[in-house]
Amino acid sequence: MSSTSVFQRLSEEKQSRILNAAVTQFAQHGYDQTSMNCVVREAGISKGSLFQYFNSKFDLFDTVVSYAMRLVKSRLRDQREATKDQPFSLRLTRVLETGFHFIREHPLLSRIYFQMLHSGKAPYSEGKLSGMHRESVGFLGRLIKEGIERGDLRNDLDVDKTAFLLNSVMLQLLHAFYTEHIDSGYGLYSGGEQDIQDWIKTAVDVFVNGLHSN
Amino acid sequence: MSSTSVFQRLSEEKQSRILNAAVTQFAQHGYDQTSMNCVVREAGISKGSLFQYFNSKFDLFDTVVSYAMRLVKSRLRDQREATKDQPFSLRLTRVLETGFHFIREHPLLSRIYFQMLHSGKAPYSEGKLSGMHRESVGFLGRLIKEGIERGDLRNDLDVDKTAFLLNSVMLQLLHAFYTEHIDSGYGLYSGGEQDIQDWIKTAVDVFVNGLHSN
DNA sequence: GTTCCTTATGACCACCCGGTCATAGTTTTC
DNA sequence: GAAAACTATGACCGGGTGGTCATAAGGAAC
Repeated sequence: MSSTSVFQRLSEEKQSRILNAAVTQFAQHGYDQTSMNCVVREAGISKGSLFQYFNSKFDLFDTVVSYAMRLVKSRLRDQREATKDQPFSLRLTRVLETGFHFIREHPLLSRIYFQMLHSGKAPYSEGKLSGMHRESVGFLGRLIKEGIERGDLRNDLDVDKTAFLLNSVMLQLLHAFYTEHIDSGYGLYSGGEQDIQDWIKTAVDVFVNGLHSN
Repeated sequence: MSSTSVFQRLSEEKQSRILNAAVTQFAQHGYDQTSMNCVVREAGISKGSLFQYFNSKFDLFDTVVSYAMRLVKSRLRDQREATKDQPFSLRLTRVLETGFHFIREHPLLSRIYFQMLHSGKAPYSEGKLSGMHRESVGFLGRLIKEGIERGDLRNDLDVDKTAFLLNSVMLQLLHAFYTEHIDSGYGLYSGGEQDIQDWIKTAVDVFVNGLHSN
């Protein structure tokens, strides 16, 4: 039997109790500092059981992350489809909105995602992290490419580099939205709907129109 | 006698041997995963001695970080002075260059700095991390403000928000320069002088001129 | 040479970790 | 209801942690 089949045979309620405990701990303490003992305590099961469901700490973490990734990807895909024929600036606005809303709905999963991207390589390999980052940049790259083809955007843009820059800003805005010290008082952290809209408007405006006068 | 005075009375050579060992370990493994036992082994001293020089693991880390911060701050201050009367786009170019060069000269210190900014709050408090971030954004904010006053930049810009956006991109570019998985194959990681110049040119162009056509 | 002060040392402490396994309990099968 | 298969449990393991402390070594003063 595979490593998770015992787990999958559990009742829905017990599965989500365990997963929620893991998500909470990983989000709160990070991978390294999360203790399997704490997960076990919070989930209300015994240590032996947890290691029957998951081969290792990493296995548990990977399960959680895979779930989160599936969620966010499907959300963005829907997003892109829904705005297929809109101008670039609107599509970018919608992408940012989608990001903020996802974080508001799934703050713990988001926290885990950012921890992974940023905190060294643990526990994932460089290769896997690169892949995730490339997916993210690639998504924006396609938006830009389509914007150029439609004539919305300058045709002398380096698509890849520009997508990378856009992605940087997006990541940092989203990060600041739920991390107090990244926001540092600039009004994003736990901001209301209006704060978010203001930030999106500014970001899109700066990117589309640039900083130069006239 | 204060906690570090014993350390300061050591020979220059021994001091830097210990500091270098600490920097190497913290940069390589992060704060949590760095073991005082390893620092001691690498520095070639006994454990008891290390705890006579520094009260705790955090004390050692803080000493290292303070040193790094002093270095980077003075570098940027010099930078700003030297380009006081130049147009915004040139100043921004120079700031980015300074960043890249600092990282190339002090890769380990840079790694520690980014680890701190990104990886949760450990070991610093939110307050201290916020302060560091605000300093960084504030620096760019002053550049933007002077650019507006000089007529280089649009006068309808929200200085704080724009500085935040600029800082996001700068951080991510610098981060990608020495972190393979952030670069993900976009040509910055361990890039040569020409790659760096290309990226700076693109980033400054996108920010100053925007993405829109015409 | 003895006293005194500063520095160096590594065995040692309590604690916590991820992971195991013999045992006990529960459910299914016939 | 007995046998077999599956699931739950927590004491236990080896190992590593940050930090301590009794002891030893070195050097200056007289």
